Amino acid sequence: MSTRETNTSDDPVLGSAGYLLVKAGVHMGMEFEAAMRNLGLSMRELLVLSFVAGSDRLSQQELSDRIGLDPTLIVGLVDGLEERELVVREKDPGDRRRNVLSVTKAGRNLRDRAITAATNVEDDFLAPLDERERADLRDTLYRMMSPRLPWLQ
Amino acid sequence: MSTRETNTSDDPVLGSAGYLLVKAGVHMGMEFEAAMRNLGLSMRELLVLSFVAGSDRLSQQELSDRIGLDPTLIVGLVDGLEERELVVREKDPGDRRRNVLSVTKAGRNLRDRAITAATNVEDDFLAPLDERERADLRDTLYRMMSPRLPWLQ
DNA sequence: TATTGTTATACTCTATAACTATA
DNA sequence: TATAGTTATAGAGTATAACAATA
Repeated sequence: MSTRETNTSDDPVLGSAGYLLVKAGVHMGMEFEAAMRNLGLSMRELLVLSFVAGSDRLSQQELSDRIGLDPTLIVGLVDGLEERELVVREKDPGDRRRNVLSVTKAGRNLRDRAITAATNVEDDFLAPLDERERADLRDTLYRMMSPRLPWLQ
Repeated sequence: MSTRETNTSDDPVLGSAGYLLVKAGVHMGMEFEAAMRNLGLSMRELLVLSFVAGSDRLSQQELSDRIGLDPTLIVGLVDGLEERELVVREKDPGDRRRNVLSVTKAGRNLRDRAITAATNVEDDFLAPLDERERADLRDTLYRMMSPRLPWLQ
């Protein structure tokens, strides 16, 4: 198994910002997922806890828009969190079709621990960068994604 | 369907570099995929063409390492490309277990068109950034991913 | 009639194990 | 006995369509 010679870092695809961005996203996602698994959570479940905690009286439809998942997938996600009493569904009195979601005390506690774990993963992933470069990266990504994530005001 | 108030841009998860990186990777990947579909290719197939074109006498195992896919998935990928006569499999005379891959003339032509399409997608995606910021982003991602992608010398 | 949430089903994708041919 | 490539199969994940309740 010789390490074969390659010219990839200057390949117009393999060395591009775009491909590196996709790859970085996949790797970071897998590490987030692994960290969440230690807490009995999935990345998606942390996202649900985050969106619901950060919003007022969010419905499943609105959550579906923000999280970027089909409403039929939200059902099972919320089912699992509700069974563990991390979130609560309530019928909206003003429109009884809507389920208004909220995070329980236990949900907030678990979310706090998940945030710590996720932050550690991120710190590790961004270790090659100094403070200034991390801030620049975050700012750059924010500007790139703002047009595509309307809930990012 | 009121737009509900949210505090997400400063949420420790939703506003973090890590989550934005995952999201950006997913979105860019979907747009790459859509652009490739117009050429009758998938993103993975372009990656195969790129790795094989950029390496000398690459085997399927080595391709599996670089592309980050199980060897059993490489079989079908190469099958599809070989049927369309975009790549060729040859038994390595020095070790007849190995399939040595190479890109055909037609494969190089299609790859050139795919590179143009991918570059356009990337340009569009990075439109909010000026030239300097794009170069910085590419450099930052390169440094972040180098430890995790050994073939990126 | 349209929308929210839900269920069921079919489809795609992937991981696993087992096989062959070579070493 | 180990490795490269291949095949088959089972499981996970997802998209689609259809339905009940409410507007």
